[in-house]
Amino acid sequence: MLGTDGAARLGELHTPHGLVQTPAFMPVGTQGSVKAMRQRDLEEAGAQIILGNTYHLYLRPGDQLIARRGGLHRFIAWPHPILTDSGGYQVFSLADRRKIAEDGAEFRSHLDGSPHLLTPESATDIQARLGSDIAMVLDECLAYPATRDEAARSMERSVRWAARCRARLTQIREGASGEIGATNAGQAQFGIVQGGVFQDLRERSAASTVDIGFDGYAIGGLSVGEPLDLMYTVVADTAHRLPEAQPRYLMGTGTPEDLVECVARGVDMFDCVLPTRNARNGQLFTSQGRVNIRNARYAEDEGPVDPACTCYTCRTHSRAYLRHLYMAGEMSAGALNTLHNLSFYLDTMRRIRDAISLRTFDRFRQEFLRSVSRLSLDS
RNA sequence: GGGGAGGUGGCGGAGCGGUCAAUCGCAGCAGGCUGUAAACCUGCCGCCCAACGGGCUACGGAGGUUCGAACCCUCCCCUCCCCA
Repeated sequence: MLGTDGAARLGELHTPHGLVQTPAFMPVGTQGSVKAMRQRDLEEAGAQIILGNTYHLYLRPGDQLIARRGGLHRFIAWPHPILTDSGGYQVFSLADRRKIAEDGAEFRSHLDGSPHLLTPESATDIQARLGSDIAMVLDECLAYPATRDEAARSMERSVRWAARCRARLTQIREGASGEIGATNAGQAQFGIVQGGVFQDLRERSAASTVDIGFDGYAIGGLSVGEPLDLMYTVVADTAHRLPEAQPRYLMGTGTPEDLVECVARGVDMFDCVLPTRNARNGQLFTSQGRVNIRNARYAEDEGPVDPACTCYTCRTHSRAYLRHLYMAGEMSAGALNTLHNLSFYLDTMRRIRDAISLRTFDRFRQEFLRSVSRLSLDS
């Protein structure tokens, strides 16, 4: 922790592969690749840490193969920090192809239909072999809406799974590392708070998870369809129950507005597919709001995507050209758009950190939210 | 000159007596995407309207048969292919 401004926190995360300044946004690179981006572009855009996914990398190319290649960092040539998600999100997103039992989650592979069991222990082992700097516990990302009863049961199981993940990592740290083929001795592990949108469940989940004891804590199970204000409430309510000296990671969020709003509620780390996926689908985030580059109104627009942006895309190309590339189905559209969106996200995080450091975060927040809603007000 | 195939909405291409303003694909227009089964998905796509309904104009052109025609008949115009 380097400082605070209200509930917003400024910090540094030290990992075996370097430093991460927080609040941080982590681009999602599910399969060991931030789609459409080269590692060099990621560095230039200011990414300090990226995500990988346990489930996807286990299925293909396989965690054993990656361990033989020297671990995920070496395999994908990204020498900076990596966080791996546990596959807990796939429990949610692949709901119709999985079965949850106390032991773990059984999936039918989306690649070839073969059955695979992901347990707290195997998810921990796989991540140890991948060698990420931060491993996540296996949890159940609960769908919204869910009844109180479902949320309670799911949350309690996630807590039991978290304890098993922690126990497994302890074994690895205390000697099982070689046998398992772990590739990162300094790997940290984060617990995940669940509990749906129920305040008391979140409170119990936070207490139990903190009780187990992790290197950092995530808030999971949000941005799954619940109303925005409810999400903000849950975040605010959960974040302050987590240990002050440790990083807080809001999983799967969000829009640029979400990032600012949740930093304001005490969150330090974010990841989200929105900037990358939406870029490939033609939606660009700018300081003035969202631009759908497919729209006919940009066909002859000479201006840059975002006049306030200094990324390669904005420095070099017009909206007209970017629209043409998108409409023509050119691969470069995805690449240029992703570069811009990630640059905008990462630049926003930089500005957030500066504002917290100058203790002007609240003013920044007001101005940012007004600015970002400009385009939508116009139209 | 002889033989054959065909002309349908921006394009390609179904339909071959009523349930056709017309399947489908492309193009076009718009929307959605929040720990990635996503360079994906959805909607609209003849014109007009007091519009989950109604009106008008439509399937090369002109006639005709029929209660009813994009679909059947006649003539005309135009494409394409094969043989000379």
